[in-house]
Amino acid sequence: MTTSESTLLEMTPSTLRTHIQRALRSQILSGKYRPGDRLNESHIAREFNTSRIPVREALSQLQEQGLVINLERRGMFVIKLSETEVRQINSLRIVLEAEAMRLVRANMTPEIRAELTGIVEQMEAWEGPLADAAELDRRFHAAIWRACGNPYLERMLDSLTISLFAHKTLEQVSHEIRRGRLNHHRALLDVMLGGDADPALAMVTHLRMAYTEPERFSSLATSRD
Amino acid sequence: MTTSESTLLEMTPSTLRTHIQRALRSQILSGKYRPGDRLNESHIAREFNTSRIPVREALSQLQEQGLVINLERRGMFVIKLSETEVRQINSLRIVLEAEAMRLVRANMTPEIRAELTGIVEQMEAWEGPLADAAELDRRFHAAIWRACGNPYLERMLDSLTISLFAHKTLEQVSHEIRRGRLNHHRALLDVMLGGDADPALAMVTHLRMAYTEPERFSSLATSRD
DNA sequence: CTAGCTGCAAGCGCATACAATGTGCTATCC
DNA sequence: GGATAGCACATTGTATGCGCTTGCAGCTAG
Repeated sequence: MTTSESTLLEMTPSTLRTHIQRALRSQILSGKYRPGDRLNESHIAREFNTSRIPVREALSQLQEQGLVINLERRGMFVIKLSETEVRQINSLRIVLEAEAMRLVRANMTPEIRAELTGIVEQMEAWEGPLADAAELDRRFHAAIWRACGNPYLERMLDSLTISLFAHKTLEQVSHEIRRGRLNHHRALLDVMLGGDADPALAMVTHLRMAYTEPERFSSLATSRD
Repeated sequence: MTTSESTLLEMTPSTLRTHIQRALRSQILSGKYRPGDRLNESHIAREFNTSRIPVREALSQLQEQGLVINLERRGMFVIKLSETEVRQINSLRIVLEAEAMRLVRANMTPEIRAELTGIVEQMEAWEGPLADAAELDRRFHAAIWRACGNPYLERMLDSLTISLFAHKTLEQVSHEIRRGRLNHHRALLDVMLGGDADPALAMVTHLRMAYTEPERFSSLATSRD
């Protein structure tokens, strides 16, 4: 069993809206709801044994996070990204993650080093299902964002990339490619531990393993024309 | 009359939630609600002649934007930023606005040039009330964000800085200081029109006119230790 | 056979109503 | 007199219900 949500009500964070918001988030990330899927309020309300109100408010928040889109009078749909939108997001992600990496490098502590190294080692030992690989991927990057020390940067990267991860979870790629991508995270770790490499270029290289032209809409692309 | 909202219902964007969300946003920005103020659902509902439901959903979205904060079972409050939080936001803003400026510079068009120049000239001719100065300030920066061509970058800068502007609108500074700040925007314009100056440094200089140590939590601060 | 219209069903947006919880005041006890 | 417990009020959180819009299917006309 991968998901530990058998008893949803037990971990209710005191308000239903918050609980449902988090639950839907992880359900979308885990692939239960796929991009383009419609999110029926009444149906979801029945699943959680609540009225539609908390569901509506949770969806409102997810809409603001950019994970779902509201077509008025028609319903909420899981966001579906075009190639261009993926590139626009990644172009921004490069800038933000590079900044996060610079901050982590400048404020490195033994604890952070241990945490990041631990995740990288888990990645290199990975043999399991694809869903776990996606989870490890997100955990590594999320650890960087948290370690950077700027909660606003962390929030932004989280909300910016969540739809990307929702897409990538479903991607069917070979075990070898997946492994290659995971192993590449050590390069990022080295940049944060080492001294002079450019985090932005490292991020571009990293994202190129999973996306095409991730820097297309960033200044890295235009400044070389 | 500065506000053009005498007939609220006419410009209703088809759904009350959206309308209320935008109205509250601008009311907070204009200083009707000040940081720390409580937003009473019933009162707001009466003002708009609606029930509390659309108000709650609008507030939910504003919460996700970071403009208000929800203390459970206590109410929604306009966000109140500490000095540290202002610096954290500005540190991030430097990175993002610098990227936006680089993109604008790389993709400059006559239209964008004309728009930005127009706003700068309005700034230099400004003699009016403080509220208008704040409005001009926001318009100039918003124009940059929009012109950069990456809607995600635009959205982020908007939601990142909105609480900053909500604070700054209320700040009481002399006419001369306000004028000096406004005039400094031409320096930013020159960077986007000119060739080789570093947008990040220009942004730091710019923000230093209104904030202390805006780069404190960015890599610009740590990399020089 | 196709195009346009009409009727129906489904689902969202909002209003009203109720429940639960936090807050402030008061009264009582130490 | 100060502190605390209890109560009443105010306000948020949630449930239920209704109307209206939207989308689709079936029908009719050309």
